[in-house]
Amino acid sequence: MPRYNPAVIEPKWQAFWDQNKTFAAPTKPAEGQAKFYALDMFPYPSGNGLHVGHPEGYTATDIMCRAARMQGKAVMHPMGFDSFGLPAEEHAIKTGEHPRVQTEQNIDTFRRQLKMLGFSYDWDREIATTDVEYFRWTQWIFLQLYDTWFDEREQRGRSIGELEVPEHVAEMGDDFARTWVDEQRLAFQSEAPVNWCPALGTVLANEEVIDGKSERGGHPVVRMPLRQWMLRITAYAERLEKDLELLDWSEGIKALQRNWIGKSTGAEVDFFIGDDFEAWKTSRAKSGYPKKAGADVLRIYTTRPDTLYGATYMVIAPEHPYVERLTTSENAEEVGKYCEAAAMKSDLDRTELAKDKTGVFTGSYAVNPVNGEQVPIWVADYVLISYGTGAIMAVPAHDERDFEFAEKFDIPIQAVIQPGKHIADEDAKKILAGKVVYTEPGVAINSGEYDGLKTDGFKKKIAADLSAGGLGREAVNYKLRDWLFSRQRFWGEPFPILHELDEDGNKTGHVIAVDESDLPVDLPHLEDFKPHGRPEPPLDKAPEEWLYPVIDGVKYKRETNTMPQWAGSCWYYLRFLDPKNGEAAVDPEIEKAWMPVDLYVGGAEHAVLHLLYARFWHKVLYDRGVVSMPEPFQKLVNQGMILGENNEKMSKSRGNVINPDDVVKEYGADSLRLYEMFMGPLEATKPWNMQGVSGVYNFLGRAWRLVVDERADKLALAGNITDAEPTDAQARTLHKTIKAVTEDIAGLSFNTAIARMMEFVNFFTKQKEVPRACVEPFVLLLSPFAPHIAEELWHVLGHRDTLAYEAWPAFEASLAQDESVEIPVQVNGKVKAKVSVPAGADKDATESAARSDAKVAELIGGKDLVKLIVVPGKLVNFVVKG
RNA sequence: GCCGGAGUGGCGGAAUUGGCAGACGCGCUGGAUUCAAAAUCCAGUGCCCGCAAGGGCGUGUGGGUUCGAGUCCCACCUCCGGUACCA
Repeated sequence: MPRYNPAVIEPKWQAFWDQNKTFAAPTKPAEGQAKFYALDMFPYPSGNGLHVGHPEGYTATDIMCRAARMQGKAVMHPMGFDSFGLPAEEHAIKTGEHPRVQTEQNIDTFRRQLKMLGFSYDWDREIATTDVEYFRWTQWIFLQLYDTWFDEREQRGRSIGELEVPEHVAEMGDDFARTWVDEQRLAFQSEAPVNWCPALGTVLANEEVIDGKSERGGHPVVRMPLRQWMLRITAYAERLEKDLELLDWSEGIKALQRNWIGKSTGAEVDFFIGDDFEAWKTSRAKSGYPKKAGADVLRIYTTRPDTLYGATYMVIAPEHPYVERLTTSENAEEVGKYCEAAAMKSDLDRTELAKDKTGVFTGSYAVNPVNGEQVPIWVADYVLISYGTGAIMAVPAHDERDFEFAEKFDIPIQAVIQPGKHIADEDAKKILAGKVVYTEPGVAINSGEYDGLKTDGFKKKIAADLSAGGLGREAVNYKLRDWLFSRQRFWGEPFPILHELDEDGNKTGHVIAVDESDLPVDLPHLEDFKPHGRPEPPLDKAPEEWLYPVIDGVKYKRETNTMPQWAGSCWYYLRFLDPKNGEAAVDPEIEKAWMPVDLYVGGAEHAVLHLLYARFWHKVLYDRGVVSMPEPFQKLVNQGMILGENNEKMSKSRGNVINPDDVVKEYGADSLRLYEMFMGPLEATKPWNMQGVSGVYNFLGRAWRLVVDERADKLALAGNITDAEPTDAQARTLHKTIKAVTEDIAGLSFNTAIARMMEFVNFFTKQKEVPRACVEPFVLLLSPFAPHIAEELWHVLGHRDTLAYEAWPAFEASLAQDESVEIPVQVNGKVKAKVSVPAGADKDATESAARSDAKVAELIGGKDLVKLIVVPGKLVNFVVKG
């Protein structure tokens, strides 16, 4: 009767843990107690429920946490929900039901499924980003961003109150100064293009637009500029890149982030576009290089200032402010058309059509500051307005894109780099003739006084010379863009921002922040969620009393954009520490006690954006004294993807989705947990295999039978469990297992830890008697992986309380190895015999043992011993001749 | 193109710092138990030759270093993930 039956014991122990709040985390770790904060990337509660990918990472952190508790650490292990999101809003539009209703249903499903898997979360800390009391503090953090400017010199964010308004700005009047200050904030307004779909009457997210048509319905989508909120993440680019050094993340993830930040170093150079080049040059030599480019120059950015002499044309982006000025009347029509066409293209179109370069000549020229030569200026969309200065010098001989463009438009190609010796003479000739592009370093030619300099030295020298002449300077650029932080959606956090209105109800252009004491700004009641047909956000439909507050007799309009889904996930790890605090986002003492997150596990799809955004917010909060450490996530691990049984990505359309509910029903949560850990390394991509689940289920059954007498009518201890002292072999098996499992858990090598426990069970299944002193520690070792069966077995073994806080088994080094080891003896590198030597035998003992083997003696007898390698505990190798 | 990761039995995977390749599991084969089956237990299982003893081959490919290479070096191939005109 008492067969292993997870359907009975799992709900029983889950209820026990719930009722006893077994896994409640302390407010702070006790004095002198080590802490462990393990965080899972909280899920978006989709209508489909939990996916088998979720429990993978969640089980890994749960094992770490359960082991850490048994090792005496204070453990923080919370869970919550990233619950704002498009699907709930779409459902609301269709049905008229408030998105909160469906969101909460989905959360209930997720919570039930998570509890069903036996994770040791402190559920009293559960938060959802859609909780008003949570997003109150998301709004509060936005206000910190709004109240912060970035001091370039000190490289840190400071309160806007500490920003000194320069004289030349103050002179322009209060209004001007106020706008100037607003432009320095980390949260600022700007015009940015959105995907407006007139037919649907709504703005679409990028992923809802396919080939310029709406995903739903296939209606045309146009790009139009809209007032938006931006966050100045670019100010922190340098620190976001540099501080990666502090983190215990895989090199791959760090590289991904570095790549995204995209730091490059080079030079800015001004090309004169006026009449008297010599006079300009003389004045620049005196005045130096101005911070802002004047109207008399075209400022470019290049990473290859050593190719300045090879600049045969220039390109400005279609959106460059000088386009009109630089276009001569005879080119006006063509340039105008070109820029218009470019504006219509989405970013995607621009890059997808990248194969064929396009552009038009403006009719104007700039002067190359190093040699006074006239260089024609073109407009082309392969130059992006959002990077560098939006203008380049084109060096077709040494840049692939410029080369392609020059060939197409028949622009001269002037080589200025002699290729290195690794290039064949014939190829070098073609390069020098401008027939082939060469982008690697080399030696300067056709570069006046710089001829003969190597690329690296040239770069340094010319940067210094340009700087001395006031013509340029060293410069750094980042690919990272400022963060478009507003969405035209209902189901998101409202911005705590008010726009001042004049008497006619028009915006004056001034905005004020909602007072902290007036937070949260809750979402208004709407009659329905249907689009109102204008590009403005849906909150424009809100009732007057929400939309138009009056403060001190001044009427305001609330900001109607909402925040993107990223916002809530940027700081949830802080709120978990102090989820009920009504006075602060997180208590500083508590924050200090628990941060940073010691282990953060989640999918690689968040390797760039989520982690970059969260790190950015954290740094701002750090600068403003809200948190105590520069980085939030000390160690990061990305779990690998789980594929379907056919080795393809799991998806409904492929029909290969595995539902955790079904697996639990058939095998139990412990088997699901164990299987997901046994499949392979946590970080690897691996296919599902139901027979594998049955394999670990079988193992749990064997472990069960080791302790429980299956043939008894009631739950009873197996008859061969004794209080006898373990035999030497039994003790060694136990201690080896403890050592291996302990070390494997520390190294996140769960698959091998499970293999070691299987070996333990295989060994003891064959023993006539099983000492309690062996099986009890084993149950404790098993408990982080398969907690329900472990609790039940612990109970059967006669213990009253949960094993969650039992001391982790210790091993004795001398017992954690075999008494003697068998080592291979090689002759000329081939294994010819195996000899047994005592563990820890030294070199001489090992060698004589090898020599005394009959077969070895025969093989080496009478031959010259050329070399002898003896590695104690490993092998012996006789290298002989003759 | 660039960046990152990975290629090991029929399958998932293991192998500390260069030291017995294939732990553990699945699958397969045989056996015990059973009237029979399920369940359970035991044994075997990289490939090739051989009745066997034994021998040969073997970690994507080709070279190299070494007494010894899955592991280190060089050149390449394939697959997966990310990214893409970033000057």
